[in-house]
Amino acid sequence: MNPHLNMPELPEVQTILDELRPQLLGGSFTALEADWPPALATGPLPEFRARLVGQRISEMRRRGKYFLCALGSGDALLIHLMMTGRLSVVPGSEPYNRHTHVRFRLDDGRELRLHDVRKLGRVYLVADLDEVLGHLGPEPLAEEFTLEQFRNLISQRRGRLKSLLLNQRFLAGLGNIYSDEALFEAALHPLRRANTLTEEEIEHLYQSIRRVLASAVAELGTTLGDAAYRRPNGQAGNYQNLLHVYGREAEPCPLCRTLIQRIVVGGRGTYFCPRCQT
DNA sequence: CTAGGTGCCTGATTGC
DNA sequence: TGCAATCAGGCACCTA
Repeated sequence: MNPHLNMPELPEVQTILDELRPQLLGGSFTALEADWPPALATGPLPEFRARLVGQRISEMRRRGKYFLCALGSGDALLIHLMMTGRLSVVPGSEPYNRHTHVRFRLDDGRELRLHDVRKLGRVYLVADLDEVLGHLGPEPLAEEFTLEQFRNLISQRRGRLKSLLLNQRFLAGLGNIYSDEALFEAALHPLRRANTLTEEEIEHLYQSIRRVLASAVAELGTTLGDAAYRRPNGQAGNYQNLLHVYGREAEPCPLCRTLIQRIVVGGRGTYFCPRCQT
């Protein structure tokens, strides 16, 4: 088994974005190269290039696990890192390697580069954001995402909590790590059915999701091992030091010392405390 | 709506 | 030692 590769979830994408924005905002694209053309999800390289080159980056933000660059033309450049994607900004003269799949040349000579060992990361260029982002659920950290809205959404669902939290149509941005951590904080079993939660449990889960994500953003994300997520500058995040259950199979629960269990839910490794989470 | 399966990928690990 | 099978994971897409 891989030693816990951790992939970018909301806090990691936010951290990367916050680092890239001051480097890229206001710049213009002058060239595009793709050594792995399938990474360009919305069309062939020549058309993608023709539509991108000359465009200025007027805005950068995050939606779920997607990066979004608004362009002067009105198009948007979207990037999803999937499992192993990494972004960096380097001088154009910097050597690249077989894992460097897409290079966006900027007007000051630097390049935004997408590296991805597993080649699952994707880049989109669209006029209508909804083509790519339209299916996403609410942003869990947005002010507009209220307890009332969460209650309305979750009370209509019958699935298992773990699967629901991973479903980007339900909420945008949670992945395997923060789903498990939020369920631990809320003291809820990952196999609980959403429609069995009490009012109190719904509120606890809502607060736990927001607290875990906000804390992970403040800690610049989670870095587990060498192959894991890294900030564009190469530094690790800090939230791995605050994980309670994720990756801790057979270690004692920090609250009750019962051994953490690992089960598979919907095909995903899931860590929880069998005593604290009911 | 929910659940399960497949394919996309490759490095690390396990099995023989 | 060496090679093949297995696994991890996010997500789109398909079938019950």
